[in-house]
Amino acid sequence: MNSLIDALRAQGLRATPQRAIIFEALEKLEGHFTAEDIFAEVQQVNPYISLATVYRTLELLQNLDLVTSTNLGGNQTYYALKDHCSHHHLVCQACGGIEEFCDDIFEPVRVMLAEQYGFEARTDHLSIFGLCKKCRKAGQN
Amino acid sequence: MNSLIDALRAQGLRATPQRAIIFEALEKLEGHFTAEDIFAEVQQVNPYISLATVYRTLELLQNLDLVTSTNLGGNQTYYALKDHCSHHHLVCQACGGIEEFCDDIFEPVRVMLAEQYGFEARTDHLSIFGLCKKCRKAGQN
DNA sequence: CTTTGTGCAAAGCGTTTGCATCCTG
DNA sequence: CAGGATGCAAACGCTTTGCACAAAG
Repeated sequence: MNSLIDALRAQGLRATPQRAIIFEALEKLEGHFTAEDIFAEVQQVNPYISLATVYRTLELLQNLDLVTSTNLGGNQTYYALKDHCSHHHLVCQACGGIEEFCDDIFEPVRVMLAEQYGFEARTDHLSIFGLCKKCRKAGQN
Repeated sequence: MNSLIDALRAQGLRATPQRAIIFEALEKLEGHFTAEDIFAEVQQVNPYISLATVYRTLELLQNLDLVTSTNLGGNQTYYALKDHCSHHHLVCQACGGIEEFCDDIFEPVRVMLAEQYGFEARTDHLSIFGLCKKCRKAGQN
């Protein structure tokens, strides 16, 4: 459970309560969330933790490879605990809903990109935009 | 050639010199570029055109379906003339280079997403991150 | 005790907007 | 001329940073 503490120690970094609280918030909030989301969650535990610390800790956690950041198209950055099995996002342009889908759908694409372009795709930060099931039915155009 | 003028007229909008200059800059700059890039280009023609007008015109051109905007992972938005055949971006995480690749590679993915998730993918704003050919050879890890 | 981490407030950065002025149609 | 378009500068929202203080090792 203390993967965070361990990771920090391993790097000679300090295990502060702020970092622990922020990390717990990340575990609690499943899925993808903004710095503000995390800040709000964190403040319920300790209202004196600052937003700057949240940002600094998120950057730290990215360096430790525990957190990923993604830009889902808007103006804010979305963060998530780095997942074991990589997955992608289906972002609905109508309702803004985010759904995840499994990486193996991309296997054919990865292969083709490697063959045709020599490009090694790291498909862990992928977002696909479009219309989700619900909005397709609702709109029907 | 005056697709812009025509499009503007068709919407009852005004064909101003600023809009024409910005549109020409877009044609001149091939590929993807930021508002600042366009601004710099535009200023060589007329240094009195403001950045605000560039942004406003870019938004207008998007509404006219002549320009697309993409977020390639950084903090800036990238714009491009809308292409006939839609394409995607291979963004190299090492050198930052952007390569384009054709949409039809995604056909299998689109089909699978529709079948499995009922998601209608609009794959015109897609970026895939990874390592380009050159950087793969250079790094070799 | 040394050095890293924190909080606060201010700065940064790309983008948007209010308002007076300009100019297209 | 009337209403859309522009330029300027200020506002905005998210994120980063400088600095003095707190606290981890």
